[in-house]
Amino acid sequence: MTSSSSAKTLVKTILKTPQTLKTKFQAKQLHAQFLKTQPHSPSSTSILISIYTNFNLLQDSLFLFNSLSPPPLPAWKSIIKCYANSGLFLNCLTCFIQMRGFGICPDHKMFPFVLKACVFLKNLRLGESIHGCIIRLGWDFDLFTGNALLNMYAKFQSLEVNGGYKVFTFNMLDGMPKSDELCERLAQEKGKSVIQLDSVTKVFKMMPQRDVVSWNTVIAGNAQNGMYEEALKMVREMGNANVKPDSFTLSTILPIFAEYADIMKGKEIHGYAIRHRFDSDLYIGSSLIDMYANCAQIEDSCHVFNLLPQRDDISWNSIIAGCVQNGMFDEGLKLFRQMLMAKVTPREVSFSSVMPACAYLTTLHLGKQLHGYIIRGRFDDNVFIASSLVDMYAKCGNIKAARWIFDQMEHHDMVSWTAIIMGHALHGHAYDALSLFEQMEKDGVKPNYVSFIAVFTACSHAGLTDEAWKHFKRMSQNHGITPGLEHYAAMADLLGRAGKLEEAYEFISSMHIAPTGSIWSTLLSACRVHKNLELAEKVAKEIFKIDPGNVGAYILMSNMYAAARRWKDAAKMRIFMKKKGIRKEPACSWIEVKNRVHTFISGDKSHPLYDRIFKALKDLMERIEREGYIPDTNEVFHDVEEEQKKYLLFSHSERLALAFGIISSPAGTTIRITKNIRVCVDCHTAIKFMSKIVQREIIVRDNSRFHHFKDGECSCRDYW
DNA sequence: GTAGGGTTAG
Repeated sequence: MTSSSSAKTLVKTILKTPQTLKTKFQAKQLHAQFLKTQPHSPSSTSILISIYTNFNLLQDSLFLFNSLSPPPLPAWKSIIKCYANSGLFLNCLTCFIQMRGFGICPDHKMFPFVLKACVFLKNLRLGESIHGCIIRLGWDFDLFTGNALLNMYAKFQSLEVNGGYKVFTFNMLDGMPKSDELCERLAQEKGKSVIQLDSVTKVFKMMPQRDVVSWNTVIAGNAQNGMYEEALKMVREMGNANVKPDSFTLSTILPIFAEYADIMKGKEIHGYAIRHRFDSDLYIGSSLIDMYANCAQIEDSCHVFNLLPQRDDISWNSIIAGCVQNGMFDEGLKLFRQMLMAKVTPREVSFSSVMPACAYLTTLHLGKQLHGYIIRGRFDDNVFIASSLVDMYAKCGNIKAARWIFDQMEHHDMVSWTAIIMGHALHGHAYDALSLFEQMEKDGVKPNYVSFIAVFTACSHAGLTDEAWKHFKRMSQNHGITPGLEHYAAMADLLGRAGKLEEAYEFISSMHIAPTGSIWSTLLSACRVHKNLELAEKVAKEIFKIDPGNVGAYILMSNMYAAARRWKDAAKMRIFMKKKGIRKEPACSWIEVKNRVHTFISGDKSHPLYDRIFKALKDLMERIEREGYIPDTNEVFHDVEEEQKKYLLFSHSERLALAFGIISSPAGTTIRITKNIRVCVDCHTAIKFMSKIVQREIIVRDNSRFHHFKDGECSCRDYW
């Protein structure tokens, strides 16, 4: 035999057993040999196409496919599969329709790919037409086709439940017939019968045989539609039908227990996963991380994460989101950095999960860095990300940037509206917040529980009691939202700040749920501001009944007694605290300079630049005293000499942070300070003077709102 | 042919 004839035989043998080819390179070698030795028959070309499509080599497959005129069924099959596997669903469908145009009868193995394409392109109409075609050809009894139909209807049901779907308009592909027309033709062929949306059940019931995939598909369909009980019922029925749950089943039902925060059931599933060796499965891993995090068992989430043999972007994101949602902000940011170092590319979800950490910690430089990433990744039109950016900029003191991002957004959902309303509320822009709320309702976006908290916060910072009452009534009457603890707290706070102390007392006493210590505490601090010691004593009694270890209440009472010069009562409170081992949280302020956060505690001398800070502060104090500042020593609640009181005020944490900010940043730049408790009255006055003297905008975020100091004035107009 | 993670408050 000559060498060319032996090559010919070899090629023939390989074409009969294409599965023997293990690499793309071998496939290309075969192609080269084929060109030299074989006649170009459509069937042998089709085999080569199928070899290329098995390696997902779309370009090579297409090259051969286009050489066939007309291509036989096997070639269509391969190319449709290859398009679907490459995620080119529009091409996949157009190809299918074009094949039908040639009068070629489809093969049942094509349907799963084509139906998947209909799901991806959200084209129910075409999917139904194809279902008609499947019935006419008698392939509806095929297990794989049935499963694909189940999946398609389940996904369309989800789209229907979760906010509707759009029918995708086809574009013309080069050289392909106009798909709209073909689509129409198929629909006409099918006749007028319309398959209803509850088709999942119909298809499922009519299937002559069902495997674990059929059950999983229906269970997932229910779970994704929020029909959790139905999904769990199906799992039990699946057991009765002697079909064992697999890793797909588990990762589908774990999110249900996460949603229910049912740790017992979640742990049961975890145990089952371990027994069946599913616990190293990536999908189950991320579901477990999320389930534990939702049940506030973040240590267990970390444990699962650490034991995962490999991690993908979703498992990273589950742990990051879990940490952030459980208040472990530093840990969340650390994990985000670790994810980048592990060369895992962050996705949209990663940014919206980690951003609240920057918002909470007021780390503007990190937030800006993430924003840079987001812009480079072109993720800025994602509504989740945009909302988290609005919130981050607002919380970091830059309400202008927050508003700019909000205004740039193409579509606003309830969360983005709420974020910007809350942003303005925290900055004391009550009227902006209320007009945005009005605009939101005009746009037909329904406010939720949180939106009303934002509205009351806005009213609270401007003393708009009538407006607040109006919205409080509308909330339940027009929106069917039952007031919760947060709403009561915001209203109580609002009435208290406005000096309507008795009204607030009545309001809290008549709540339809039992008031908590913290709700009474808002009134207690109002009593301090409005110097009503008599009511304060009454309120404190209520607090100690519910929450005997309430630190804030002891301190407030002690301070109020001290202000009234009732030193013995003040001391009593402090002794009581000592006996009970209750400790006051130290006042703390922090400031970001050159991408580093510097923390100051009241009276703190530990900063390496303390001497310079002290000198600068002393100099500033002398200058503002010349401008007319008089220290308000009423704010110092110790029985000490006036000079000593002045010194105590002098070393308040926000002043140390401010002096540091002034000496370590260029003249004219805005200074942003965050404080863990409320700014005291005297510091508030001092900072107003300082903003004028140093000609800088000073933004202070305390635990309740923002104060923008400029030219001797504060945005809160001294109402806070 | 089937599965997992996100934004507003607290």
